[in-house]
This record gives sequence, structure tokens and C-alpha cells, in this order.
Amino acid sequence: MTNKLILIDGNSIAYRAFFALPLLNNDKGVHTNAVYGFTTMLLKILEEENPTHMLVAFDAGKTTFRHKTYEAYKGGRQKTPPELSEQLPILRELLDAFNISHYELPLYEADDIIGTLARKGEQANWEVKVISGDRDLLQLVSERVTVALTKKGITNVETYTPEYMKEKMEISPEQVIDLKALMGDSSDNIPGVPGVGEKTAVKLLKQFTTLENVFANVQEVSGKKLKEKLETHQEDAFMSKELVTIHVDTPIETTIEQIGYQGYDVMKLNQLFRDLGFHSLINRIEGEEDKKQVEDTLPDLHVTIVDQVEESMLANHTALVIEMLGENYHEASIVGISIAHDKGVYFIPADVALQSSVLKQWLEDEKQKKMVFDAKKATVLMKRHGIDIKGIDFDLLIASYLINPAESHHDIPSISHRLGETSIRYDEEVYGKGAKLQVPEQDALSDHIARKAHIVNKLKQTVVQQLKDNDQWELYHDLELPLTLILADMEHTGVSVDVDRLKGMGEGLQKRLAQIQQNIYELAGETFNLNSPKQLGPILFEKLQLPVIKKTKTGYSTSADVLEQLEDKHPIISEILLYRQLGKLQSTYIEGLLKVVDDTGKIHTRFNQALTQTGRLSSTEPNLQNIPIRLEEGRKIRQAFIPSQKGWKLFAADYSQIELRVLAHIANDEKLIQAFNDHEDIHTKTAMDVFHVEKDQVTDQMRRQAKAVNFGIVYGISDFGLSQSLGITRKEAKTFIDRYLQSYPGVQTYMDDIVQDAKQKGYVTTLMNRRRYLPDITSRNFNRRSFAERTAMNTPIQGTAADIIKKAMIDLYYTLAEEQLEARMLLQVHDELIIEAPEHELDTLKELVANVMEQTVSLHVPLVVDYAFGDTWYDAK
DNA sequence: CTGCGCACGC
DNA sequence: GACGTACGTGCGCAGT
Repeated sequence: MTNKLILIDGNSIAYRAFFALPLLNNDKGVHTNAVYGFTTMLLKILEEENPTHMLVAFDAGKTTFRHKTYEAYKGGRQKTPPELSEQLPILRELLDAFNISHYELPLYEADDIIGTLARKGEQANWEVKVISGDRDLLQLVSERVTVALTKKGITNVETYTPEYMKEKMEISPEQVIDLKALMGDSSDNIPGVPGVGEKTAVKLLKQFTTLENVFANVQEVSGKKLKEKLETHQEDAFMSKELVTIHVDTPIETTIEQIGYQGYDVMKLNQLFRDLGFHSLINRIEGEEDKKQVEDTLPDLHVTIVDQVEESMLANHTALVIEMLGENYHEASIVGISIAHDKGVYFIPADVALQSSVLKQWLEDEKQKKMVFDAKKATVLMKRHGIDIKGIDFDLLIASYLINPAESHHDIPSISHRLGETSIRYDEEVYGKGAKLQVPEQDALSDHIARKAHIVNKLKQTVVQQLKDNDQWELYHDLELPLTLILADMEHTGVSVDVDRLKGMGEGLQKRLAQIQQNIYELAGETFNLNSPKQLGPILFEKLQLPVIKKTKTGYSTSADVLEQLEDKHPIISEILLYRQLGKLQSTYIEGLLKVVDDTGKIHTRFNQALTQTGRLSSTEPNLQNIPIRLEEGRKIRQAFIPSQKGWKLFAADYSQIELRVLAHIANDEKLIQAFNDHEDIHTKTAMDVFHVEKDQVTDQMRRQAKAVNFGIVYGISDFGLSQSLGITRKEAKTFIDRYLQSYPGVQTYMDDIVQDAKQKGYVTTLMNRRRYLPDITSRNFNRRSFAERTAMNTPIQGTAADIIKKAMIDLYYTLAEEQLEARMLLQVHDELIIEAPEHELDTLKELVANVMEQTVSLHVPLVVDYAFGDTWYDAK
């Protein structure tokens, strides 16, 4: 077997990774994106290439021997961003853990080290592969040396052999240098011959083969201008050649034999990945038996496995973890319960726990305080088993989310590791994932779950202190914690669904879909998979020759906005649009909902209270926050949502323009406040102010545009986003936004101030002190910075609206209880609450619900709530 | 199993 | 000039 040598251009790959990936942070605030990208690439190479020898070359410093030839070499190049520089030492640490040699040499560039070693490998008859993002390296390609260049992203590469180069670039590896010498390279400040680009350079080299030959026969060059340019800049060209030529005789101290690759250090790598927060990469490290070593390194925790719950095991202020397998706590079963307090840690197997009246009594005792992770999950799980858990006064999940919603993993092990408590493994390591998900044998299970309870107990103080330091204690204690119990109630109650009605709609849709599909196949002249944009594209844009409006990464775009522009060009288009619309209803809403109805005809969604960056809730399995309403056809889905009891109605109450009212309040804009106090139609008012016209002069078109601008303000979209939604140019969109801000100077001031504030503090807050960190607000990358700026303007608006409706839910929940009404909340859809109630309570509710919602906070503008009721959700409009 | 294109809501 | 652009969830497809 021949040896295989892999040579990596360290700086180039780190650069690529840095710009290809979002600026990730680990829990210590260190940027890790370049290291992460580098790591994925290394893992891929090791998995795919099986190298016997390997080395990563780095540039040694700013000055190189090339600067002697040409002082301005690489002049004008942007300084390496500090966010990247700080990652380079980590990168070296990473390579050490991988046991991969790395090397740098004063005055030489990584290219030269690679070139030298590549030639040595070649002479030894080894297989050599060079990996870089720099096309200059292509000059090294030969029969034994291939060069892989990164394409988009970081793990995608394009591998060049001599044949592939001929085919793709029409030149040979030797000619790469001459090509560069003619073209120059602005990023390295290499002059080349002005006016000669890639096309001309290739043409010249095809004709004359080498640079020397071009100048030797310059008289034969066609084109007077070109000839002149070549003659004037001959010297530049030859100097450029010198600059781009990679040195293959660099005086390096290492030999290729010394850089053998023997495999990585599993322990070191594991530890490093954990430190860096690369949890997803840990299971790509090979060696199952080595995993055991990590296991063994966890400090012992003494756990008592309980076969009968005794009162002596239970105490006030106890951490409680109820563990289940899988995500959906409406159907999953409990695998075990652990409790931890200052006197001990216990594991109670599921069957023991559920049969114990001692435990039940303790769980239901309000005075016995419990600390948990995810109170909602624990509450719903216990409700399903007839236990009404009370006395939860700490929820680690909610606390962690409030401290930093941007953390992507709010599970006990992740939070624990972030806070420096590493004596627990990740769920994925214990349970596996996907199809391999399973409960381990009891010792491992009880140990893991017990550790969770132990950690909840241990971390409580730290987390509470963080909340207090952030001035978020009230947000946590008076808003999110009560809310989570209310949500548990709503989820457990569920919404009733008229299954027959859904099925009926499904049958009707099925017939129509079949017919439309038939029509489309006839219009297309062939059958294909209509649900595949990849197959639809060629039919529309090649076979039917329709104009291409937009492309996606993988082919033609066939999205609705594209198709709408083609609607009058071919009858097939409107059929496709209809097919898509109905197909969506069928698959997502009819079939999707039917799949999750339980045997009592109810649907139980799960509200995720610890996910969105703004403080809103989200809803899953099913998502009941995106049931169709805009188009009549879809809206009919709502007819399938019904009250759970005969003689009851659904009652829906929604805030009118809550975000714009919040904006008026936060920005304290006189005109906007006035508009709401006068109960004006806000979009018409905006149109009057933006277009400087009187009310009776506002056209539908103007109102529509004003509405889109308001929408943009509320959602923090860019001029680009606004231009898309209005079908106008970016410039026009920008004009609209500017005129809006001129009309509402208070808003303008708010926008300026909040961005400044965010820059200074690093985060923005809402009315109730919800936080969102915006590390990108000081980024030198325009896109990242702009996005962060829009987020700074938008999050306080959306987040405050979220705060308000959450508070309203709490107020309403307790008011309904106090008034001893049977009415109960079922759903929340961001600015709207869905309630079910017996008919005789409706008159009370009309007064009470709107009142509670409107009075929950007091702003500089009134909050206005509209409501409606009916026999189905559809009718509550 | 994952990423993509698409579509639904606020 | 920056080439990607509110927040979410879920579906089917296609490639691994």
C-alpha cells in the first residue's frame, strides 16, 4: 500500500470556515466558528481519506521573502478580524488533540511549506492531496498530487487532477503561474498586466503556452491595445510570476516521514469538544470503549434506588426530575423519577413511583416546594397519571431561557456544562438518538437521572442569582413561572376536533387534487412528481419555455411569487398554484391534524416556552399557531375546531395592532400616540402621514403600501424585505421607510437610540426585562451588523407584545377562577386567545375578557381587544 | 437522517 | 459595496 499524504493550508481553511459559518460563540464567549468548520473538515478527511501522513501548514507572519521582491505584496489586504485571530491558538490546540503535525516557518508562507512537502511526497512515489481555498495551489497538481479546493461552505471540495484542470480551466498546472502572472490578483496586490483578465490570459497561453513565449513573440499578439499593454508591463508580469511561484525547496526542518498520522487522542479530543461546545461532533469520535473512559471520569454520586417510597426520603425544597423517553409528554411514558435534596439522592423506578400514595401526597402538597427542569412537562405528565403536582417554585428550563434565549440547548446537561458543572453526560450519549433511542440498563439510567436532580438542586442558587443580577427575577417569578403552569393546563385540556368534518374535507380535497393533477399533466404533456420542485422546474422553464425569474441553489425557483408573475403566460401556472394551495391543506392540515387527534377526539399541542428569541411562544405537534385564515378555502379548516362540550362555544379575543401600540409607547411618539388615542385606522393614518394627503385622498394602493411599511416596522424587515412584499425596487422601499421615519420623529429617535444602547450594553430588553443579546451589533460584516440593528429595533416591540399577552393570560386565568366560570383558555396565537365556555357565560366573557386583556398593563396608548364567538373556531370571527 | 424548497401563521 | 435579509413549524422530496 502506498502512503497517502494530506497537506492542509491552515490559514486558508480557517479563513474559509470563518466566513462560511455564522459567528458561533461557546459558553465562555469565545468565538468558535472557524475552529468548528476546521474540525468538521478534519473529521471528513479522516473518515474519507485514511491518510498515513498529514500536516497543516500555517503562514508564519506578515513579512515574507516575497516582500523583498515586492514591498506591496499582499498590501491593502484587510487585517485578520480579531474574532478569527483569537481562534488560531485554539486551532493549534485542536490539531494537537488530533495528533496532526502543524508547521510554520519564518519568512515563508503556508504555500511554500506545502509545495516543498508535496514535491518530496511525489518523489517518494506517495499519493499526495493538498487542501486549500487558494487557487494558486493548483500549480502543484501532477500525476501524484491532487489539489482539493473548497467550494461553497467548508466541507464541500472540488478535486483537481491534471485532466480535470485541462477540462475545466483549459490550462495545465504549469501554466497556473503564468496565468496568474498575466492576470494579477487584486486580493494579494499582484499587479499582472492591466487589462488582462482570465479570458485573455487563457487565450494567450493557449496560443503561446508559456509566459516567456508570449513576450518572445509579442509581435504576433492580436490586438494593438493588448500588445501595447503587454510591452509596457512586461516587467510587472515577470515580477508577478516570481511572486506567485510556490517555492518547492523551502528549508524546512521536518521530513515527510516525520509527519505520520497515527490517529487522534480520543480523550483529549472529547474533552476539547466539550470545552468548545461541539456537542454534535462528539459522537463522530470513534471508539466505543474509549467513551467508557469518559464515563469513568465522572465523580461518583451515591444514589439510593428505592423500592418503596418512604416519607423520610421526601423533604421541602427538593429537586425533582421525572424522566421519559421521547419528546411528546402527552403520550410518552415515565421511565423513572429522581429526587435530590441536601440529605440524599434517590431514584424511584416508574412503577414504584406511580403506585406510591406517599409520593402522590407529597407531590400534591403545595407547601412542599419542588425544584424542577420544565415544570410544564412535569405537570402534564403527572396530570395524565391523576396527580396534581403543586408547589413548584423553581424551573431551571425557564430560568436558563430567560438568562439567555440565544442558547440553543436548554437541557440539564448543557446548562450544567455552561455553568462549569461537568459531572453529567449528555442525553444523547446515554439514550442514543433517532431510531437508536433506547433506555439503558438500570444502573446507567438511575445514575444519569439522579445526576440531573442533583444538578438542579446544585445550580438553583447560581441561576437565581443570575436572574436577580439581570433584574429578571420578577419576569421569571411573576410572569413565566405562573404562565408555565397555565400552559400545562391548556395543553392537557386540549382542543376538540370534529374528526368527521376533517375527513369529509379531506375526501373533497382528494378528488379536486386528482382532477387538478390530471389537468396539469395534460397541459405539460407528461406526468411527473408534482410535489417535486426539482422535477417541476425543467417542465416549466425548459419544456414550456417560460421565462426564468429566480433560481435557487439547486435549480429553478417555482415559489408562489415566481409563479404569480407567470400566471398569464400559460394556463398550467394557475393550476399549479391551486394544486399547491390545496395540497398544503391536505397534507399539513387535514392529514397532519388527523394524525394527532387522540382517542377522545382532542388535539394536545405543546407550547414551547423556551425557544423563540423574542419571547413569543411556539407550538408543535401540531402547530396550532399557523392554522390557515387568509384564504377562505384554508380558513374552513377552522370549522373542524369545536368546543369540547355540548352547549359550549368558542370565544376568540385578539389585540388590535398590539405591536404598533407598543411601538407608540416605547418610542413615545406624539403623532403615533395621538393616532391611537383618536382611534384612527392606523394604516390609513400612516398613509396620510407618509404621502402627505388628507384622509379622503388616501387610495387603496396608498393604504396597502402604508400597511406593508407598518408591517415592516413591526417585524423588523429590511428595505429588501419591504421591496419584496410590495413588488417595488429596493430604492423605492428605502424611500418609503425614510418618509415613515420623517413622519414619526419619535420613532426615528427610538430607532437610533436603541441601536446605540444595544452597541453599548450588548443586549436589548423588553418592558418586562426580557433580554436578547446582540453580539453582531459591532460586527464589521455589513449583513450581520444590519441584521443585529434591525433586531435591536424589533425585539423590544415584539418581545413587549409577548410580555403583555403573557401577563393577560395569567390575569385572565385567575379572573376566570375567581369568578368561578367554567370558561377555559385553550390556545394562544401570539396576539389572540382562544377560549371555550358554556353559552350562558358568553355575556360575562364579552365584558370580562376584553377588560382583563386591555387593562393588564397601562401604556401611553389604549390597548384594544376585539372578540367574537361561535360554534367553531371559524365562526369566532 | 439531513438539507432544501415550499407554504402556513403572526 | 457588502448577496442575504422578521419569527416560527411542518410537509414531501432527494441525496446520503
